[in-house]
Amino acid sequence: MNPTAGLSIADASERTGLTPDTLRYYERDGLMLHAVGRSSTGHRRYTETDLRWIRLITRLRATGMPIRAVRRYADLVRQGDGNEQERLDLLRAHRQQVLAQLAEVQDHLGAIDAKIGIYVEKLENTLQPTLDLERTPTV
Amino acid sequence: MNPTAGLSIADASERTGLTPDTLRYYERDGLMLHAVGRSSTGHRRYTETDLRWIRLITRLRATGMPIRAVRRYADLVRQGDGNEQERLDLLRAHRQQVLAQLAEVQDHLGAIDAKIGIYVEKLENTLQPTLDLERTPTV
DNA sequence: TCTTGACCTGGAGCGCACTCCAACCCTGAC
DNA sequence: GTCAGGGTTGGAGTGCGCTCCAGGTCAAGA
Repeated sequence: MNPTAGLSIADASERTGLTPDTLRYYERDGLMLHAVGRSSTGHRRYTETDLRWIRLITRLRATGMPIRAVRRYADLVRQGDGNEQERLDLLRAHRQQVLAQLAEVQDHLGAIDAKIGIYVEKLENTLQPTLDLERTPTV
Repeated sequence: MNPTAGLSIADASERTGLTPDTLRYYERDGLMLHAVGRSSTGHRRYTETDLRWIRLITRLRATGMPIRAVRRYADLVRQGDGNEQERLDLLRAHRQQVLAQLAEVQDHLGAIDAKIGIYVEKLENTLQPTLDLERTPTV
């Protein structure tokens, strides 16, 4: 319809950081709210609304939400008004998982830091002080 | 040798949180420092040293280190003294990746929280106040 | 007219990290 | 003696999330 009706998949790829293959895969797999619009020649045309949605689901993915949960969320949004509580529940459940995961990683990282400290000490006591100071700047 | 020379794979599984299959897989895949000791009947016998190592590599894995990097680290430790700097480099590189990953997840989580806030507001303005207060306790 | 390049589709393939399975071996209890 | 239980091995299978490919369409430029 509109001559300037959206971005090519290459442009969308550049603006979202997802590869064209991934963009097509998300669409095939039901992660988009609707099939992306097409040009007269059948090429995808992404709108700003599409890009905003892609950026949201990219955040969900980047925080570890599985594809099928993203699809469930997309399904809810697609159904339209009335299920906001369900969407909220889904997002909150995810939030709790992310927080738990963050805490766990931070705990493990603390232990790894301790290990790093042991190696630093070991090396400080072993190598010539000058050489060591050059090779192991503090963090 | 020692009659009480270690734990069965089932015990090791319980104490590390890894399944027996995973414990065997790690050994096969070169993640252990040595092949785990065997009883006279060929059953694995895990020592406390084995368990400590497993707990360390579990922390590495839980912070996202790929199996092949864990194997590289195990290779270094197996080689013995002299490559502490390399081990330190490997752990520090991993540490930086974990920190970057944590920052990224926290950023995404902030955006998701904002989305959650929008739904909370929407629901507060839509549902009957009493019902709403019951259904959406703060966080 | 021919070529190039961007895109399309359906479907196969891949890397990762397990997870499962069949076939077998011991030991000890009944 | 036989059977259950707990292990062994090598190798196949699985789920996830992409990633790649073949064969095709279309439009614009030389």
